[in-house]
Amino acid sequence: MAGPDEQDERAFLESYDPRAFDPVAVTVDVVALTIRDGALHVLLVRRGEPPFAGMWALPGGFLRGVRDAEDLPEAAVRELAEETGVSAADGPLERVHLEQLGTYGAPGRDPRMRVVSVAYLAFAPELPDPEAGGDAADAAWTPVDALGLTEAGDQRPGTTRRLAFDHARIVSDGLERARSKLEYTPLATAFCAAEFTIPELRAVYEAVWGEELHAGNFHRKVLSVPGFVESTGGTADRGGRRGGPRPRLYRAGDARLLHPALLRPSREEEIR
Amino acid sequence: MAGPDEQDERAFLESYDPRAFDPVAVTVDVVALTIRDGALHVLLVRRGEPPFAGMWALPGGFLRGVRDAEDLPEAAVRELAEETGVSAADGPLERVHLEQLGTYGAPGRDPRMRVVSVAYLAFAPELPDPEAGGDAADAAWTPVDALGLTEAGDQRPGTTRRLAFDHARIVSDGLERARSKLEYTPLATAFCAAEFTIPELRAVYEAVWGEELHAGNFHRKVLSVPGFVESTGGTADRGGRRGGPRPRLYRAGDARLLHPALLRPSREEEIR
DNA sequence: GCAATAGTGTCTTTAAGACATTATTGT
DNA sequence: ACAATAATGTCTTAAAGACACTATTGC
Repeated sequence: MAGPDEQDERAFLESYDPRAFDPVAVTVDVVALTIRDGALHVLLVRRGEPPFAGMWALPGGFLRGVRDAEDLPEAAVRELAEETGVSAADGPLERVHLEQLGTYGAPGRDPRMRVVSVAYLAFAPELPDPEAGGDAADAAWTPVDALGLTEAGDQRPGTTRRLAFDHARIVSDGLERARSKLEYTPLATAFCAAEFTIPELRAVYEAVWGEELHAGNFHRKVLSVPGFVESTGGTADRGGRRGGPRPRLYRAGDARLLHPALLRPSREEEIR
Repeated sequence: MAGPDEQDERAFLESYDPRAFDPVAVTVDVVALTIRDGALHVLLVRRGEPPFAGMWALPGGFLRGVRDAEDLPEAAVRELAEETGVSAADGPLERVHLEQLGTYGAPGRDPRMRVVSVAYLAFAPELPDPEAGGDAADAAWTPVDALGLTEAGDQRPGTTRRLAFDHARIVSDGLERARSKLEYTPLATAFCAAEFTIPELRAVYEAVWGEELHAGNFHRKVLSVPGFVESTGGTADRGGRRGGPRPRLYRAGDARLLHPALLRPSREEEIR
């Protein structure tokens, strides 16, 4: 074992000048989810440069470390704002729920150098189409079903829209987190406008979980969970797409956890 | 907005030489939890050098980025092994459950420089006392109750064992994760030896949740969850500490999720 | 002997899910 | 007119929790 002096010196070097010995880059990537036309979409940008030129990737970029040092969630909001063309200050991004998803740092995940990526998950109501003005060659909301993601976190052969780096894994993790969070938190309301109807809320669950829910039971269940939604007293402009009475309007309640939870019907496979 | 050439150049620089512009150091810290004498303990090391000299901190260190590049979980296992003095290859660390907890990167969290720390959470059965041979001046399993952690993630005034950096927040997050995971995963078995009794398992729940559970209902509940535990057919050497029949022995089952879950009795406060 | 404990039984309350029903709307 | 839909009602089953009880052990 190294003597005390030698050890102190090493500790000093490692502590005070990381550039001198072992460079690691930190990026922040965002898995932004929204619902469009009843389907779950994720925001992707098309890469213009190698590596993975022409493939799609999550919006993200390097963390500003010292110059204009920013916190991790700040960096995530910045990346999201850059890609959507929406300023973080004004409206739409206000209602975005942001949470940390996980950090990905396997050696070789970026062929250029050692990169550790902190991934954030964003839940948003319908946002504008991304503007191509950002860093990327192109950007678009993409239906997650079009990515052909497998349970193992990669893409099925034959999927045309390929994801760069390990972003298939990150998107898979984000989707699983979203599906899980809908069970025990009121996060589904983050996909809705400020006022929404129970059928709209059910459409969110169906889009994220990818399965149909029983309308009657869902309705009663949502109203029975304390603090999930609260009535506005109002009524929607019109009924369902093909008829039916006008649903009542609700807004998000003050609950942070759903109790009892809204469990997914088909969870049997994941148990073992 | 910058022209295409200028933009390309900036992207090139940022992509290929992070050392040239904005250094960020990456560390991996470990919140290692175990149960000793019926109480939940966390592994801490005492800092010998400023900043925060004399205070306690989580075991951790810099990620080996290029030289001996290692994946994040590898780094966590390495840090844990270094502090416990147990080689990762042999016995005890084999049964340790490891999962990523979160990443902490607020500017100023380390006064020396910009550090992003990836925190891992480890659940372990009883491990040996740490050896002081590692980097740290001292290392010890510490009862989490002795840290005086508040719900806000800091330490109550008057707590003697102060935590350095934002490690009070990280430990708090780790504890909350552990408490939550006990509800819907069989992770409590990771705190037990290979063979254990239902009362021992209940002691784990009581230590992590910090509340007593009804022995009879707990027993029936555990056996009713498919795949949580399976009988070994054996019986413990002796009964309870102050009498009682000898409990039967079980081992961990093949379930990855508990269904139905084992919910904490007192969750009322956290809901809103 | 006595107190503590493991394990099981019973009962009540709550919640989930299947199904039915009524009223109201769009086409 | 007709089909779709919102919202509510009913019934069955599963599960949680309170409580009681027996058998077995340590001291």
